[in-house]
Amino acid sequence: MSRAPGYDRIEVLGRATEVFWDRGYGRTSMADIVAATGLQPGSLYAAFGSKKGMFLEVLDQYNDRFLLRLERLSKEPRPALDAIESLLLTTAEEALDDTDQRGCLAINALLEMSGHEPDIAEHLLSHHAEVESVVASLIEKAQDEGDISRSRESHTLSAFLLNNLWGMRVVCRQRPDRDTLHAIVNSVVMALRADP
Amino acid sequence: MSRAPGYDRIEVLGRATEVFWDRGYGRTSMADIVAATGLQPGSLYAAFGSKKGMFLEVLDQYNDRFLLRLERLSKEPRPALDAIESLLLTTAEEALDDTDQRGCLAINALLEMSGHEPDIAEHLLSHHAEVESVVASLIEKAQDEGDISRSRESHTLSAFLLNNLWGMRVVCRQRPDRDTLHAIVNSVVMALRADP
DNA sequence: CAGATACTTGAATAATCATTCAAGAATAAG
DNA sequence: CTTATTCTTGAATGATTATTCAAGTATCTG
Repeated sequence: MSRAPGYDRIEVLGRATEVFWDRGYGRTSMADIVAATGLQPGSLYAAFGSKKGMFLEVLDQYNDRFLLRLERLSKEPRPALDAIESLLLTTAEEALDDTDQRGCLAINALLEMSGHEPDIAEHLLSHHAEVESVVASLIEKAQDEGDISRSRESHTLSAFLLNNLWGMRVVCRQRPDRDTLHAIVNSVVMALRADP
Repeated sequence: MSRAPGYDRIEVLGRATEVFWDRGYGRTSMADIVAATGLQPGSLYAAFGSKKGMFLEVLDQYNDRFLLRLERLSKEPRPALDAIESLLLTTAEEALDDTDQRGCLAINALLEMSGHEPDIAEHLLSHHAEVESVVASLIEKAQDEGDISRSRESHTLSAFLLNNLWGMRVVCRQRPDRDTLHAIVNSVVMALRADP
């Protein structure tokens, strides 16, 4: 009774992600997206409604993937503090591999748009809350395992940990060297381990 | 032999700063700047060459002021670790006062533009190096005063401290509460003080 | 094959943008 | 006052933008 779309929605979003990530939301024109996805404006508007609607979906996909990574990490059998250190080290390595200086799509969007696009701000805020919650439970696990003191609340330490994660995703725009990033990771892990 | 400009350059830059800070570089139109400064396009172009030239000057003024604040802080007679804590607390308070969610002009510019505007990236990079150097010497002072252990290099700790400063300037876009921010400040100061 | 439905195309639209420039106005020097 | 110089004005320019839509095309059902 009808004709099926000739593209895969996930893949189209993936290609759009690359352009938005490279250029930011504002600098990305619909013509860029047409070029990157191979779809014409009409198809894009039929599928996503608007440029912002498309970006919102791109952002959600990006955030879901990060959250999934976090959840997998927290289910690994190894000590939770090791998982935390690995999360920080991976972030450091990503910063070093990021030769195009694209940073983090979500944080780029937060700074570029959240003050002017309430729905974007809302999506980012709720994503942040989910991330905070997973990290807090990871810290509680490390507390159970005796690697982190119980003298500080898990949400306190989670805020501190995430503050450093976001910090690294800013610093990565300045071409930091490996030693600097590892020194940061080291300081954070030591601070978590410290027992005052 | 000629006619003097009818405006004060510093004040014009100040008004332009507000618009760029509110709206970001990309969303700010020359019409916005005309409205904010009261100058016509011709005068603006005669004075600053281009929108980007104007922004570069705005950014330098903003960065110079932050650096000046840092230098004053490091010359105060009180213990250097107190000064560091006060820097962090002030940043936390600024984040709480930032009801318009404007964040930090320099970091906004870093994420919005540095990948696409080499001269902006250059200005930000050299500013960052200056800041890093002042903070490192502040940490050395605290080490001299016995408040921070010498077992870690001042540049290591400076990178860690600044990572948290930039982190707070990201987090402030998410309407954090006072407790969270103070918990972060606390963790950072404790981590600096810790003597492993 | 017929008909209905939905997808695809790409040129057209209307708005917005940074920048230019010619004409007019003010000021300093002589 | 005259003249040279610079500042100011604001409409015009040409480029770029997100979005629309009418026409054409493919696919599924029966």
